[in-house]
Amino acid sequence: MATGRNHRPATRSRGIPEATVARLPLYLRALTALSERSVPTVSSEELASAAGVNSAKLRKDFSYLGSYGTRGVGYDVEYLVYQISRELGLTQDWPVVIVGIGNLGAALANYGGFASRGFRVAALIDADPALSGRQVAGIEVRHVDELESIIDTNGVSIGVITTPGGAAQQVCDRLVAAGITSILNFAPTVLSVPDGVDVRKVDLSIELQILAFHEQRKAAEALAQDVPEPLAAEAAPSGPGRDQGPDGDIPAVMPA
Amino acid sequence: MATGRNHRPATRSRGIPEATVARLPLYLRALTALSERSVPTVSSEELASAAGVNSAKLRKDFSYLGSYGTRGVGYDVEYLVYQISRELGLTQDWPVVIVGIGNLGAALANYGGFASRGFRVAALIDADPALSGRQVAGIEVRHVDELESIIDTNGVSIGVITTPGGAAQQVCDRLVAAGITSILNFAPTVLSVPDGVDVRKVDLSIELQILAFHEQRKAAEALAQDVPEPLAAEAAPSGPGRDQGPDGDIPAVMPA
DNA sequence: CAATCTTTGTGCACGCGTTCACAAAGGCAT
DNA sequence: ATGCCTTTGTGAACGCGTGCACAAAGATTG
Repeated sequence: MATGRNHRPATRSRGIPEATVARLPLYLRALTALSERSVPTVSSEELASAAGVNSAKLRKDFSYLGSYGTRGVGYDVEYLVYQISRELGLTQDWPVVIVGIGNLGAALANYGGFASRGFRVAALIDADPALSGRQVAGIEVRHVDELESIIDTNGVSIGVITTPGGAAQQVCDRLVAAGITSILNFAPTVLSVPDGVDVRKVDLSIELQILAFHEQRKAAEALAQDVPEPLAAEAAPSGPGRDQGPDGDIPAVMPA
Repeated sequence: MATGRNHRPATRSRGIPEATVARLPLYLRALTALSERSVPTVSSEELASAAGVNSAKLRKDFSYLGSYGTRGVGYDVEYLVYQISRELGLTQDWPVVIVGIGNLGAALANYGGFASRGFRVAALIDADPALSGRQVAGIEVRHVDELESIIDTNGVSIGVITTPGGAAQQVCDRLVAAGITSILNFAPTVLSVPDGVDVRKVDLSIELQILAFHEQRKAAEALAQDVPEPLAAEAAPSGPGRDQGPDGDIPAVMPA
C-alpha cells in the first residue's frame, strides 16, 4: 500500500517486515495475558499457540527485534512485553481524533481497547452542529470547524475517519493539511493521500463479502460431493436460496 | 489462515488467489458507482485508479474470472458488476446473526453497507436479559438461549461476534455447533475453530498499533534528518511526549 | 479491405513472506 | 566439569503475489 518512501533506506537493518509488524500486537496481547497471570517465561511454542501463529514464524519475527530469549528456556514475559511495546511506540501517549460521530464513531469512542494501549481520544469531531457540545463516552463533541485548532493544540498525528463515504476524502484532506500523518479509515472510500501519510482501511462490508465468497465455495463443494459427476450446470438445485449453478462456467448472456 | 481444505483440488482452475478475492469487493464498489452514473464501459486504467490499485494487477485479477473485457475498448460495466457479484456469491441472500449488542454490535446493526450487498441481519443476539425484546435498528434483540433455534430456522451460515473478548470463544463454539461456517470476529481474541470454518478478524486496537509503529518510525526519521549523525541514543529529545530514543539499540536492563 | 491505434491478457522475473530443518547455545543433572 | 536435553536463532528452499513489458485482438478510420 502507498508506494511512497522508497528513498532513504530506513536506516538499514532497522527494517522490520510489514507482516511482522502486523503480528507484534498479537504477540503483545498474548504476552499481556500471561503477564497478568504472573507467568515468568514462555516458549516460542506456547506463545505461538496463544497468538494463533506458527512457532517458527514467531521466532523469526522476534529475531528481527533482536536476540531476546534464552535457549533451552524461552522468553522472559515482562521483558518481551516491554520490548514489543517500545518497538510499536506504545510507551508514549498517542492522542487521536475521531471524525464522524455516528453509530460507529460513538462505538469507537466507547471502545476500551484504545485507552489501554497508550491511545487517548483527544477529541470527537462532527459536522452536525446539533451534536456539538453533546457528550459521547464522557467526551464533548466539537464542530468540524475546530478541527485544525484541535489537532494543532493537542499535537495529534493519528486520525480516525468514521464519516459517511461521501465526506471521507474531504475530511481526509483537512486532516492531512492540519498535520495528521496516519489515518484509520472506516468509510467505504478509497482515500488518496500525499506521500508520507499512512492509511489503513477497515471495511466491514468487504470482510463480509470475502466470507460470502468462501461460504459459496464451500456450499458448491458440498454439493459436488453429493452428486459425484453432474452433467449440466442446471442440475435443478433445491437447496435454500440457490439461484445459480455452483460451477457456472457457461458464459451467460451479455446483459447490454 | 486456517490450513484446512488442502484435499480436493477445488475443481481445478476454479482456484482464485486469496489476494484477488480480497480485491473483488473493491472493484465491485467502484463499478457500482460507475453504473449509477450510467457509464457504459471502463478501461482497466480508469477502474484501477478508482479502486486504488495497479492496472496490471486489476487485469490479472479479472483474468482469473475469465476473459470478460474487449481489447481496444475496456470492460462493460454492467456485465462486470454481474460477474463479480456472482463470483462473490452476492446474487443470493445471506442471512447473518450479530452476537453481542453493545456499542459496536448496535453500530453494525445500523450499518447500511450490509443490506445493500445481499446481507440481511436475521437476528440480534445478546446474553443480557435486560436487552431481550428491545429494538435496535428496527430489529428485536433475542436472548442467547435462542441462538441455536434462530440459526436453524433462518438457515444462517455467517455469524458476527461483537461480544467482549472473554465471551467470544464460548459464543464461537455455540455458533459453530449450531452450523455456522463463517465468522467475522470483532472481539480481541484468537478464536479456535474446527477445519472447514472460516474466521476473519477485525481488530481496531491492532490497526491503531500498526499505525503507531509507522508514526514512530516517521518521527525517528525526521529527527535523524535534523541531526545527521547522532552519537548516543539519549539525544535529549524535547518533542511532545517522547520518552525514549528513536533508535534504541541499547539492550536496556532486564526487568526481572 | 487494409492500416492504425487502443487496450486487453499473460509470460516472465523479482521480491517478500513462510516454513523447514538444524546447528549453536544455554540450563541442568550427575 | 562433563554430557545430555531443551529451545532458540537462522540459513536455505519454496511458493505466492506483484509489476513489467509485449504480443494478440479487436475497434476504428480512411
